[in-house]
Amino acid sequence: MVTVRFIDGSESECKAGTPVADVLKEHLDKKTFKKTVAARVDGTVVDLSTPLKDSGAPVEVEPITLDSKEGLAIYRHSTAHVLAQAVRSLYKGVKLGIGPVIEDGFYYDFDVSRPFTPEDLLKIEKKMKEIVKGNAPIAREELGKDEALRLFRELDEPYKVELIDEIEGDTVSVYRQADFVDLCRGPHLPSTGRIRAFKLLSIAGAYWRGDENRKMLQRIYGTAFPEKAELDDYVKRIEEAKRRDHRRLGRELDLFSMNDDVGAGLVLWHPDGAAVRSVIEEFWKREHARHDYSLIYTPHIAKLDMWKTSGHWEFYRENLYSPMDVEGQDYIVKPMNCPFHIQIYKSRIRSYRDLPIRYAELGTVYRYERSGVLHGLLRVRGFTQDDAHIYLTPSQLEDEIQEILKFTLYILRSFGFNEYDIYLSTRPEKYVGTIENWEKAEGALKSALVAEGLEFYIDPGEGVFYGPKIDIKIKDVLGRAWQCSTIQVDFNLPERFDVTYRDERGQAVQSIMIHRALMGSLERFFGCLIEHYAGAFPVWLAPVQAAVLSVTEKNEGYAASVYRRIREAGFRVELDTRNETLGYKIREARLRRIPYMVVVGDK
RNA sequence: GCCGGCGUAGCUCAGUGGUAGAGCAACUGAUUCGUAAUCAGUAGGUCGGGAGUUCGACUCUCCCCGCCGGCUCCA
Repeated sequence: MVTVRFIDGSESECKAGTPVADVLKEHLDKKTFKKTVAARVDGTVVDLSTPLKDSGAPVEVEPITLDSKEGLAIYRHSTAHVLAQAVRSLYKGVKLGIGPVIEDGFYYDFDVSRPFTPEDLLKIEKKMKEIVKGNAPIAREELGKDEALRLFRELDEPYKVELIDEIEGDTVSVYRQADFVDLCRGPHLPSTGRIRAFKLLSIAGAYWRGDENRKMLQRIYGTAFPEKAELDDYVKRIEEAKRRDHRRLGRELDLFSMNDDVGAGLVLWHPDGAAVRSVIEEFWKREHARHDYSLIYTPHIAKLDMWKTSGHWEFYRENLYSPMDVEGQDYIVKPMNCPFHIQIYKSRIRSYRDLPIRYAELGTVYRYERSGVLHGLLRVRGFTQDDAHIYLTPSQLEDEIQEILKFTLYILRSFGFNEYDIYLSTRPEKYVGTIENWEKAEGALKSALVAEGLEFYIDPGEGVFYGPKIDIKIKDVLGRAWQCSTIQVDFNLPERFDVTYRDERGQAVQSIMIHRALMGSLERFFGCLIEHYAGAFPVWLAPVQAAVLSVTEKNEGYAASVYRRIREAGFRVELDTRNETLGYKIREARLRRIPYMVVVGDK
């Protein structure tokens, strides 16, 4: 007999070899058991069919239900298997890649002779429904690696064979449902019939194992929910998100555009978009002055030699535009502002008494991005960074980083962004500078985050070669995260450009430099703002803050005087005396998301 | 860059080898009106660009540009 202990502390007994499902069925109420998709037995997540073993000690059993993230993931993973089964039965010679669960759904990669079409998706969905209806049990099997290799070689599944080869240990697990078998760690639903609501969403190419040198497979994205209503909600949410898309709102609200004749990834700021930008810039400048930054301006092009000194030509070439010839000298358009700021710093000898020196610039830079990655305002080829470089002594590092972080959060919160993902990236394998400096800088970044009470993820080894960094990402309407703020310590450029200060003894000492951008780029930040507010900017940012609407022609004169008074008071206001009905003017002002309407009429 | 989809009026979209369409927007006129679309009329297109097939191409083929969804990339 096995003693089973449940999470509520109660215990029961069963025969050794009893499936965990039977034990849970007895213990749980009907509703909960119906939602149970797997179990945690002594801390390990297992299938419901797993027999309980007698180990002498009580066995801890906990149900995993669809209400948990884990349970939903299992549910979706099984749906991915059904997808693979359907594809394999419909298309001859298809080879399976991988089919993991992702946020909001799952995907499965296939190697097929012909790419899938939207019609294929319908066909596959239909087949999946049949499979679900067939309600085949999903059974786990443990195989020796040799046996598994033989099985998948026989099935002509080279990708699976490759995966098995890389799995450590002597055995692997496979899951069977009807005539379909897949390599999988599991766990899975007890049977395909448990799947209720699912939908295939899109098709995309994806490199095998994410390596662009390897074969491109066809990926099918889908999602699944325990109830049809939840799936419908999800689809509705996606539709709603599309309505908030900054690209759509940018056109509808006449904020910005891109143009074939100008070129991809280059932004034209229309008057209303430019008005918002101008408010942002004024706010930014005022706040930087208040935080002891000096504002500077630098050129858009510079000699190629300078970019060789900085290392950009060597390490960042694929993002640089080709050199242009200026009287026999090569120049390039700038991808960054840092070298210019360094030149200003170096224009005279600096004393430790001068530090920290903080230079800030709204600097427009140009970077070559591969055409496929361009995305509205969020990924462009020309953009303006709210850049700053701070030069300081090692002893000033910690305080300064804390100040920067405070400043960053203050700015983000001013614009209404209160939720973000924060990443701390630490020393990569290839790095410059000393280990002591790295550790010091990483420690300073970390303690600043802790001091601000912020949650953050550590990206070990993901720092740039020149120094550790903090990145703050804001999510767009479709849940895609976009990096805006970044705070980076740099041990490299001060070395390359010999950036120094004189210490107390008059000795030249290498300065530490910090790069930081609070909004990242004005383009990206604006895109995030549009989506964040769905185009309805708060009054201080709104391109038009108020519209004065006249009811009839008779009121035109008075409406104009009201308009003038509001304008003189310093607001962005518009006068609408067109020959239209009041209802029409109101509708239009609403659609334009103008926060205030001033209706002027006889009453 | 790679895979797939797409590109018709300012916008949203019909149009499957035989003279290019609708709604909204624009313009003109009428209407002078109180909280989400007043009515009528007019104009607007090298059908993304180029080459080819064809008696004839928005429609078929190829190349290029751009957009969309992914992949890769983002020091």
